[in-house]
Amino acid sequence: MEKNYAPRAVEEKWQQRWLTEEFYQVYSFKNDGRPIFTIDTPPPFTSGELHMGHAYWNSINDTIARYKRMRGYDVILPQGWDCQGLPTELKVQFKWKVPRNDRKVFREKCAEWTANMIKSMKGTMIRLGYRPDWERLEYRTMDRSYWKAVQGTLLTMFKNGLVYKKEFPVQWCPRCGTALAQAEVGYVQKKGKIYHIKFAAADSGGCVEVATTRPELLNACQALAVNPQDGRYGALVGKEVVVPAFGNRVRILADDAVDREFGTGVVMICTYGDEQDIKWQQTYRLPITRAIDEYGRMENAGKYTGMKAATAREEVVKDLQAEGMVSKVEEITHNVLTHNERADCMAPIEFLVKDQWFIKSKEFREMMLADNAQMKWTPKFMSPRLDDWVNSIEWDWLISRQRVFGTPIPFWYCISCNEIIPPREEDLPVDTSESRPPVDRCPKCGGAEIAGTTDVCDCWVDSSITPLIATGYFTDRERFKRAYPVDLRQQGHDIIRTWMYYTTLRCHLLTGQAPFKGALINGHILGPDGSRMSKSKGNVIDPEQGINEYGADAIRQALLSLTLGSDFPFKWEPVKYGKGFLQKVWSSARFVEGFFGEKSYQLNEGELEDVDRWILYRLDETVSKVTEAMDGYQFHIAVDLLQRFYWHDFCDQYIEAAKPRLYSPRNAGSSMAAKATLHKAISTFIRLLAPICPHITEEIYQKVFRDGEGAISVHATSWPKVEGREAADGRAGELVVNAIAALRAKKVGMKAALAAEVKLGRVMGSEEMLMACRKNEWLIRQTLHIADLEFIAGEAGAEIVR
RNA sequence: GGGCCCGUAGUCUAGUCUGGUUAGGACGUCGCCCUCACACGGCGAAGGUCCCCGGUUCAAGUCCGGGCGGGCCCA
Repeated sequence: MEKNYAPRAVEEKWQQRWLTEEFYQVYSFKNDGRPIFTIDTPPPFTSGELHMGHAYWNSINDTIARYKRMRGYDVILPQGWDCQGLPTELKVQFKWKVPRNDRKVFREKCAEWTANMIKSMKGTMIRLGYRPDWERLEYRTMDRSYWKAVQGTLLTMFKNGLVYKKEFPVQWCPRCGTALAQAEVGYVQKKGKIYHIKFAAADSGGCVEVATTRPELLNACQALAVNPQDGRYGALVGKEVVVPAFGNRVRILADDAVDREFGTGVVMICTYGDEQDIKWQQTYRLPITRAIDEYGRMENAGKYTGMKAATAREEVVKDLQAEGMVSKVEEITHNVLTHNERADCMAPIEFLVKDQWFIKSKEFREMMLADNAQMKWTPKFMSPRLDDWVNSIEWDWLISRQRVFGTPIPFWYCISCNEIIPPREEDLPVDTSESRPPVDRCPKCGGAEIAGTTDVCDCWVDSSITPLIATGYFTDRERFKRAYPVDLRQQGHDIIRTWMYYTTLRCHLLTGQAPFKGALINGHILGPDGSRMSKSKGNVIDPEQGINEYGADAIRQALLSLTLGSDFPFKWEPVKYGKGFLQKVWSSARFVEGFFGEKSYQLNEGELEDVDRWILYRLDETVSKVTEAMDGYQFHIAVDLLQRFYWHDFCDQYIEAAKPRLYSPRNAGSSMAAKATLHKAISTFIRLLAPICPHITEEIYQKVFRDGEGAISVHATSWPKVEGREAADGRAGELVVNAIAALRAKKVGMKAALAAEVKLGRVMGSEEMLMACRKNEWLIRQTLHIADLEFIAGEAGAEIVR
């Protein structure tokens, strides 16, 4: 063994060997009848870069998988890729200059782009030591087989009345040119202006002032509203006013939802200015005027038609000011609904009426709450986030996207009667934008004009079936029966409202049963400055950089020492410490290995000395506590326990105290007992550390233990069992070790080299302690190179006399 | 504005559910030591109003109430 541990060479060696056929048996899902443990994670979007956040959750689920394998489970650890997204289309369109109009070519180019991105991300995953069952359980949402699965489930859901097409006001991103789901939009604080605009009363000389941030929507103004409790406006309810600039007359309504404190207390109700407008339109059956088109330009707006909304706003205000209809303009900070999930777009969204596809979701509120109640969350406090989201759902799930690179929505429809025409099961996958429908005429009205949907599915339609993919729902129903629901869903807290929600909904509707037994929720790794990592801020930490410098095991150790669920600014210090620990493990194994003459050692309880019984008790205690921590996914506790045990008890105390028995043994039995104890401790310890630091433990296993133990890999060995050693067994050894530590501190304090001979040592302590020390006097003297020892009853302490 | 969660030394964290000796550990910092596995090491030291204020109790980091600060989600 080399003096210095070289993580890079060792890690790369094992990463490559783990990918060979010989080692595949360790990582394959065998379906051999043992209990199955399934881990499902949201497939990462194929951006091409594996960031520290990915590295974090890869470390978590790889560690769980390795642990569960050692516990005897037949582990299903798939790795998927969420291929289809707007960012890819934009890259191919603008970086590769491929036009979208030839859908076939455009798709091929997107697929090519995506394959490159996957290659890069997969490379980093492998360099982290991440080892899912690539061979059989890797999936890509852009593959035809995946399309078939997605479309098959949509067909089933359609037959069950859960999929429908409808004209509906949808949240539309004018910049990206597509509809968005509720989960893809959010409120962002922006600075803007609020305009106080006068509406003249229709039949008297008075006027009413309305405060609005969107005067360009005046053409779609269908009514004004005041709060019925608002004394200022009671007399106006039911009266008509004239819409400035456009001249049409609208009524004044009274509605509780009007905020009396906002603006003037009078609001204008436009066709789909915001979510409240949609509710009011439906409640009061107001007329609909399309005000904005797909590109964010004005429609039905007289001379403003064709202008961008922002331009129209300025023009309208200018014209109104000329007429003296604007009484006040104020700067305000308000919340604007923007496209902010999975995209850096951040454009304000508009509500447009479009033909769109939906999956029924809001009626399953009770089902979702019940499913959540059964799920075991780690940490527990994350659970209410799903409830909160379920309780706030107001629209059904909008699944259609007006894009090209995605799973086609597999339905045709009749142009004359709008009847939906599904594909035949055996024809899947289908691309409805180019292939023929299964019928020539509409089965309902006999119409001959049948159109295929050109929309594709949103990304969650693809990725909300991953528990079904993992458990073999589409390919192996026997496996599915045993593996579903999956044991663990591991994901970040930011996507509870999206992935967790959609996946639970979809899988339950398809299988009749919630998909997850447990959920493990991790926080975010932030930039060192405490804010979200982003290229524009320049605070991105590249996992490859850390792997090169400190090794994957060091990074894994550092990431796993964080508490689950909280966000953390990334710091290098714990990674450096992790590397230091690996060196410690390495040096100690190297040192001890030099004394091993046998392939294996049998512990002979009768020959054990006090210090042996102490370290074996501590080892057993560590096994017990680490097992408990791993079972509860408390990795930070496990890491802490392992580091403390190994570094401070095993290396600092036990190995030091074992040296005399190795260098200058009094008898063969004592030496043998020490070697057997060292052998057992290291062998057990590297197995405990193996799930967290898979590379160094493998290297040590192969070099020191494989010949004696026989398993192909440390990752193929079984998890250490608790032996039930009693604290009392280790008591005497602990007292001896404490005495040695106290004497050593004194010696170091005198600036004496540890190997320097000193005349006299004094140990003060309880009768129990002195008894233990007298019994182990030889060991204490030899360890510290002390000629004589005195034992004095009294308060614990130590002295050295040169 | 509403809901949920978090708040222990510069940093990470144990302990909080099941109240009880001077709040445990680690990183980092500082000092001493190149001691025969390891200077990616050893020994030692400093560093805490357990966010604040009340209450319950013989006793509160731990339970209760109110506040403050931060995060996430929703409006």
